[in-house]
Amino acid sequence: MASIKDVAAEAGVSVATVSRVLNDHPSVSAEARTRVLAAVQTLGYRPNAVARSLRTDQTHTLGLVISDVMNPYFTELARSVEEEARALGYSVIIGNADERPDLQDHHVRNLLDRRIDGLLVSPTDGGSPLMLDAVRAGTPMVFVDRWIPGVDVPVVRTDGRAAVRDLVAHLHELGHRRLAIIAGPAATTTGRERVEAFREALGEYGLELPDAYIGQGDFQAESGRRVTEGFLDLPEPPEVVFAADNLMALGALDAVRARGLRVPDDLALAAFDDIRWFVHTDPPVTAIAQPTGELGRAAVRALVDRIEGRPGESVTLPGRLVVRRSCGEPPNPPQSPTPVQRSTS
Amino acid sequence: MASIKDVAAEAGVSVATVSRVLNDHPSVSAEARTRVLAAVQTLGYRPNAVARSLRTDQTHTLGLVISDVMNPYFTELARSVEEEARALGYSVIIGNADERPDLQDHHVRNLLDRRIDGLLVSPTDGGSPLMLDAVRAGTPMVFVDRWIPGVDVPVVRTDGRAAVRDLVAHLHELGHRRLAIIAGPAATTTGRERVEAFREALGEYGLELPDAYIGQGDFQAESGRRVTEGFLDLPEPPEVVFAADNLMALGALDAVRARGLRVPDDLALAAFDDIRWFVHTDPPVTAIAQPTGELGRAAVRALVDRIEGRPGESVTLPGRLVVRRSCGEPPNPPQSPTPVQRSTS
DNA sequence: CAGGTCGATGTAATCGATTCCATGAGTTCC
DNA sequence: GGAACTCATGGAATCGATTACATCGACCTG
Repeated sequence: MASIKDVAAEAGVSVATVSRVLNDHPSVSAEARTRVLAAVQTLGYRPNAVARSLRTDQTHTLGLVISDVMNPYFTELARSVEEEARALGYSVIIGNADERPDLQDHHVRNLLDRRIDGLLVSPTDGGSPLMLDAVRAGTPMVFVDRWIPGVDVPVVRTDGRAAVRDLVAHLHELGHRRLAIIAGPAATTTGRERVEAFREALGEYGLELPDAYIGQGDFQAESGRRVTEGFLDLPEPPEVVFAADNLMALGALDAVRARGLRVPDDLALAAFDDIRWFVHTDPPVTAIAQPTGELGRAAVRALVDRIEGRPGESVTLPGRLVVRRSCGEPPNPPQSPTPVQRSTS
Repeated sequence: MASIKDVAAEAGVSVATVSRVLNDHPSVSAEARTRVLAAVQTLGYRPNAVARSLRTDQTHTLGLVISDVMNPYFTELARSVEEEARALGYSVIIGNADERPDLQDHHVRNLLDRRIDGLLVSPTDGGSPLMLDAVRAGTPMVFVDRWIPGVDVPVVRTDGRAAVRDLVAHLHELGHRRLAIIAGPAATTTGRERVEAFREALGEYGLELPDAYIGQGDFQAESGRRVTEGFLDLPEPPEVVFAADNLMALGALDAVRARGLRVPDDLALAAFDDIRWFVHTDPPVTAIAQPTGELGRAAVRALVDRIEGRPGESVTLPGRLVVRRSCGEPPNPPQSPTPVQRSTS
């Protein structure tokens, strides 16, 4: 592969001049410029990004460590992150932690070794020493979706509190009183917050959230299935389960189906995270939608701000309830959509 | 960030010795080794991968350019690629082409500039000059899923021919005679092959595939919707549509639903690519499953073989028909599964 | 016209690693 | 005891870029 020296030789100038042309430095004669450009053409020269990074100490690369690529929510997030980054002149390297702290550390270490300019993380746990060290060492970082309390890093996330309240109102209106939740890992902020928001909202209707109705999941489908089976085995099973993410909702659907039961008649279902497939499931699933694309873009902007020396602010966007049929038919069926009903199904 | 010089100073040895310890070269005294390791510890030193790559001319990184990350099939492929690569000591940088040749070129160029060791591509089109140049220049490359004819690069893919034949047999048995297909872009091998396989299979049953029953899609949901609406507007609409990928099937589902029609009664549906959501759609969708994980792993192995100087072989794996309910109830409902029926729904 | 400014260019240091080569100490063997 | 080796180590070149600094005309100005 041709290097800058070859171009210099071909054009009959020094490597410095070639470099100046390539980085369009003002002080280059038109003559030299055309000669260099011609040489670049004939040799098919492309600057070596590795060498450039070594010298300039910047890679124009962002690291993104997400909890689970197979989760459509994170896939969409990753996509919007890449788009915005590209628009700002950065590339993105994605690391998939698969909800495993050890894998998360592996990717963080790898990305740090590659000297990425900044890191976008959706932490799987309460924060490994490695990550905390990176923050302390001054690596530009931004948390997306989940975050680690007590760490001074901007957070870009959804506040689902209001939407959860809307959801509980909706469930209450449909006559449901025994509401259960499939929680995410307690080590994650989203795992804890969604339970808290749910409990609070229930409180507003004078309802309790007994321990038996809090199932411990791990954001994966299998755990949703397991927890739902536990619920169904209870002497007094819940009337509704609220899954704290879309994959656990899928698992819940599996469990109900495996027993030959039906949603919503035997058990109603709602989920955090709206994904396009929920429109087509049987029945379409009521869910809390996050402004995923906006989240990804905001996170990249905050990170790039940090990298380029600007403040870089936290952003919190509201979630939104999308009512479908998985919690029961609305009591007033044929009617124009109310503010709460923004279903696309 | 501490460099190898700092470590050398701290340990009281030369940088050469530090490097030798780190790459465990045999000729280092135990004494020196422990001193260096101690220094590495106290400084929290991590080798700079950028500098190392510049010197050794290898990045231990694979590039993966896929057609569309939001497509669950490719997401799963990407995941298995990353896993296998990690097992072999490589990282992966994913580029999402979004079915756009210009974006594909952008990513290929970017990856080449970063001097990745090898490239895994699922081409969006017939092959840009850029990609052909890269092959000619000797960049280790492997095609996954789709490929470019006439280019000497190993191909790892699914042969769906037999499964398509099974599908047509199934449809024929259910009494369907007017079968239509939503094709992928003609510029892709998978776009063409699936139509061909379908046509051939129809031929075996004495059925034709009229032009009106070949809808031109682009592997995105919206095109599936559009094409399906076209089919439904025909004076004599088809009884079945076979979508050449899962997203177009989703679009077809949308179109049918939007007209207040039902699957399979008004229009039956089958898809290429099986994804977990198909179990839960209304109705569950009959699909041709690809051995996606195995495909990703085989592709990585072939690529790493090439990189490390071994041959690197093409691999073709068979697809498999998974019968569900979207084409109609099997004529003999309560019966043990036949070889063709391997449904998980 | 001497001195200063400015624009174009080249030389060389530098980034952080790896690795060839030289050196010197310690062993082995005849 | 000296030649021949081995082993551990350090010095320095190298990878391919960027960039500070030096140089050298050409031009401007008083």
